[in-house]
Amino acid sequence: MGINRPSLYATFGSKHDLFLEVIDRYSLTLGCQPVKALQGEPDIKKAVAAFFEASIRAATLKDRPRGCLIVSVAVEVAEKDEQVRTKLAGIFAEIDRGIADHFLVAQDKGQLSQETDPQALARMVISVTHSIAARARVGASRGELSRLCKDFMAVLFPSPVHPTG
Amino acid sequence: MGINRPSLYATFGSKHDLFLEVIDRYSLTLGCQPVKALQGEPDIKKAVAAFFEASIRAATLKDRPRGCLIVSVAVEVAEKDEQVRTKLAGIFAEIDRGIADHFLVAQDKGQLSQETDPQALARMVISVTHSIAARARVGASRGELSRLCKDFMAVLFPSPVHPTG
DNA sequence: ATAGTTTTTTACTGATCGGTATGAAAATAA
DNA sequence: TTATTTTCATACCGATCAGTAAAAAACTAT
Repeated sequence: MGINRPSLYATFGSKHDLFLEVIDRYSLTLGCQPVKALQGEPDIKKAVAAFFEASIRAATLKDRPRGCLIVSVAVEVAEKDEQVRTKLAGIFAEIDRGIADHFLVAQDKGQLSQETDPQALARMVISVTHSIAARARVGASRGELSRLCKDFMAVLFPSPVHPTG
Repeated sequence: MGINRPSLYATFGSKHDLFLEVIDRYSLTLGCQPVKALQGEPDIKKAVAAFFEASIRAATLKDRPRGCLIVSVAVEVAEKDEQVRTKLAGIFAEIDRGIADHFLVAQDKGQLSQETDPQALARMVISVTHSIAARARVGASRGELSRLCKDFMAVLFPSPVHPTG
């Protein structure tokens, strides 16, 4: 990177602290794009679709590692590193809450049935992104990932039975 | 482990080769328990529930690392290790196929609507396990993971609308 | 210009890594 | 028993790791 070690250690203290900052940085930039995409779209169904699309895009960028820094790498480290684990638990909770809140206001606006649990729906759409990260990492194409998302869209937002004429 | 280095290297050749064998071993033992649980249950809905339960159990065993060796650690390595990546791609494909096949015969037995795509359903239930692995790794409790699974069960196997009297 | 301060470069340290050579012990064969 | 082969334990090897000391260079202030 054109940076020499002493500068790096003077700035970040240790490799471990640097890693913690990298996680923060990631979750404020690339990592939050799916949530931003969701929040930027008023219609819920479209919002979830945008969330999925942004997830796929972020997980399959050219010239970047595939998958997700949080889900595909930091999670591995979390097992034996309590600081990382705690930070990730916070990030997971924040994402859960952010998406659930969005669904809650959508519900208030009448876009979502009162029977659906916003928290549950949030956790479910997030599950899809966890799978996207894993599958992208081992080589799945954008097309394959899109198929997965489309299938979920059909199940999470079932169309009313459709009159065949 | 009470094994000294020369024995280990004589047996496995290199640490890398050992890791490849560990992946194989895992996917024949702990790793395949969810699929086995699914295949051991004739009723599909119960089969999927058993699949989820086995996933949660495997991901939260006492005295073992949380999560899943494949999803929570090998996937990280996959990025820069083509052998691992290729092996994982194979394992993913095998799991997809195994579960989809199970759903296909369930469909033939009339347990599953003809409209549902067995492949799609397989990928969806697998997504849940990817999320279980990630969340278990950062500290989610069995209860939290069970809730996620229950929510998915409700969406994947919707009960017919229930007469309120 | 020049004194003082910050930045950067080079080179180093001790620790650990993956892997192996070597000699001791043990099991086997005759 | 003794000769041979196999297994195991200790100690080592070069390479790389995270992190730093120290000097050279560049920038600021006066």
